Amino acid sequence: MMASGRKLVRADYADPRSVRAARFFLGKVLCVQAPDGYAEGVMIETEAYGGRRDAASHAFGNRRTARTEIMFAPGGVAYVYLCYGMHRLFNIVTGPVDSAQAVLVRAVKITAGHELVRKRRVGVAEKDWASGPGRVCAALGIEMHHNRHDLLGETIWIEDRGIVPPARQVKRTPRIGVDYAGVWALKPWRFVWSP
DNA sequence: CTCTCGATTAGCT
DNA sequence: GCTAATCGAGAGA
Repeated sequence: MMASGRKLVRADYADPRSVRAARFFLGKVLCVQAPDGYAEGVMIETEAYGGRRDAASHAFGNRRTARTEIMFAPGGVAYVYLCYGMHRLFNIVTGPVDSAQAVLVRAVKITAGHELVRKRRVGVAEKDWASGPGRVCAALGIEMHHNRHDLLGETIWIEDRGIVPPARQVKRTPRIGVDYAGVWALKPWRFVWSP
C-alpha cells in the first residue's frame, strides 16, 4: 500500500445512487493482494447498475437469488460473477442495505505489480492488460472466491491517492452489452476517463 | 428436469 | 466485422 493512499471506508460506499458512485470511483485505485502477489490499477472505466428498477441489473424486479443476494448488502462488498461461462466480472456494491446498487469496473490502468500482471496476461499487449471487465479480473487475479468479499479487508480494497480525473477527460456513454434492457440500455451510466 | 442466453474475449476473415 | 468458447443462473414444465 502506498503511503499516500487512503483506503476507502464504509461511508465512501454509501451513496444511494450508483451513477454518482461510478463517477466517484474513476481515479481511485483498485488493489488486490492475491496468493501469487500484489497488483493494483487506477479505475478508468466504470458502469452503474441501478438496482431493482434497472432492467439491465441482475437485481431487476427485486430478484433475490443465491447469486444476486450480495447486491442487496450494504455498500463496500464485492459482487463477482461468471459471465459467458468463462469470464469473471467485478462489481462494487454501493448504497444502503437492500438498494442493490452496484458499479461494474470495466477497465483499470495497472500501476503496480507489472511483472505479475505480465505473467497473468502472457502475450497480451500492456494496453490490453485490463481494458475490459473480464480483463480487469484476469489482470488483477480476481477469482470467483472473491465474491462477497468485504472491500474494507486486506484482500481487495480501494484507495484514494488523490488522483482527480479532469472533468473534460471524463465521458459518459450508454452501457455496453445491455441491449436487452430496452430503454434502460440508453441511460448514460458508463463513465470513461481518457487522459 | 430441460432450455436459453449472457454486464465478454480472442482469434479469425 | 464475425463468431466460437463454455457453463451457471434463471425460468418454465
